[in-house]
Amino acid sequence: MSTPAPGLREQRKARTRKAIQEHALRLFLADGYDATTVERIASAAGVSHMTFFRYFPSKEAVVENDEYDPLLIEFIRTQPAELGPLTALRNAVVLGMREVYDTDKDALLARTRLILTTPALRGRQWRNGDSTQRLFAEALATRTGGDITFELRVLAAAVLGALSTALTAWVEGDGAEDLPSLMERGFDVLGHLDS
Amino acid sequence: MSTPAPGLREQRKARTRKAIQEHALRLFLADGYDATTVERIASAAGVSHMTFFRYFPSKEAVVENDEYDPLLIEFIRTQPAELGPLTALRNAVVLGMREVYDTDKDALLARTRLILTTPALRGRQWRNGDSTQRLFAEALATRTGGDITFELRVLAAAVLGALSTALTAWVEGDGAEDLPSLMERGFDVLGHLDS
DNA sequence: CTGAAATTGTTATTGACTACCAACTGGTAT
DNA sequence: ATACCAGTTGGTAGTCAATAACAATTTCAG
Repeated sequence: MSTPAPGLREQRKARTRKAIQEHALRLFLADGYDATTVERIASAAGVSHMTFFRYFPSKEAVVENDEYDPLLIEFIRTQPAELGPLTALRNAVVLGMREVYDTDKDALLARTRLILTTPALRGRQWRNGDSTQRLFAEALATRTGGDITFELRVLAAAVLGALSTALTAWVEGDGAEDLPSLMERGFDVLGHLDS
Repeated sequence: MSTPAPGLREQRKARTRKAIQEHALRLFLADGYDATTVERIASAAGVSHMTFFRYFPSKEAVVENDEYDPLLIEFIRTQPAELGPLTALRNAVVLGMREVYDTDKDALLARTRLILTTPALRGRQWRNGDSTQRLFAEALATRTGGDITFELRVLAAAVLGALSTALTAWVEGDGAEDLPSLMERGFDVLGHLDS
């Protein structure tokens, strides 16, 4: 179902999609986000601007990466039920991030820097954070068979705040520090917010 | 300096600015954000669309409200130094919010609902949250004469997450619950994130 | 091989936003 | 009062993101 028979059609579509995304990233990093027009990206990828918008709903969307969320959700669900929600979330995040980080570090740094330094993309990212918060709260709730409570939503939002702070600090330090460690530090802070 | 001699010119400018903002809000609430063009707002306010952009950098910006931040910063700074940062922030936020809430509740609800239900505005709001986080961290740091640390930044981000969750829940309940109380509940959750 | 469906390109349109220039208005010096 | 100057405004034209309509092309199924 996730792979609906890889006919010639699907292969071409996948190739086109990847081409658009790669050329877009390359041009954004080279010339800047605002200075790169959709028309330019499309022609670099060998398609028309109409086709661009058939593959991505907006210019901003081409930078997004939805791969992480499903992986994280799975990690959250499989955490032992006796763990508290913060610990479960911490384990899942560190687990997932370590994997991405070790294989994709440079690309992740470039992409994150691009997002954080481009106002339009920063807004978009946070807008996604909103749905990520919902996903986190939901995963935490189903893990213990409970409902999504106000408390879980606040926890998910706080964790996202900590994670985005870690990402920001990581980029500010030009990727010199270990990102998963920064995130663990963020979780540590959340665990001692009693003063 | 904040009032550069109220000559006729300044008065006119202030009046024009307010007229644009009020007509914009009215039209947004009546017809929806996307269905309202800048041209329409401008003509309703009796100016050209060029003048609109001379007063506001974008269509989104006309919905913003920068009044709260300086007030909050002041409240944070004047909290007793012996309080922990979370408590200081809590007191300041509840103090400031109570004041706004008791005088502007209906307008606040309408405006917040508009922002939360309009994707473009939601993104914008979070983009501001980024600078608000910096302001919070800075205010907390100067309060005790210290530097802006990673810990303070995480704390500020977590608080903003809790506050936005409270706002969201408040709008979801159509303003039936007491917003400051919801925010206090959010702070309570943050104070017990040890599990 | 032929027809149905999906994919794409061309063209045109809307709307946010900017640049440029000409007209006007409030404040100021004479 | 007059004339001058700076700040404010509007009109026009332009760019760019995003959408719609239609025609041409290509893939797949029978």
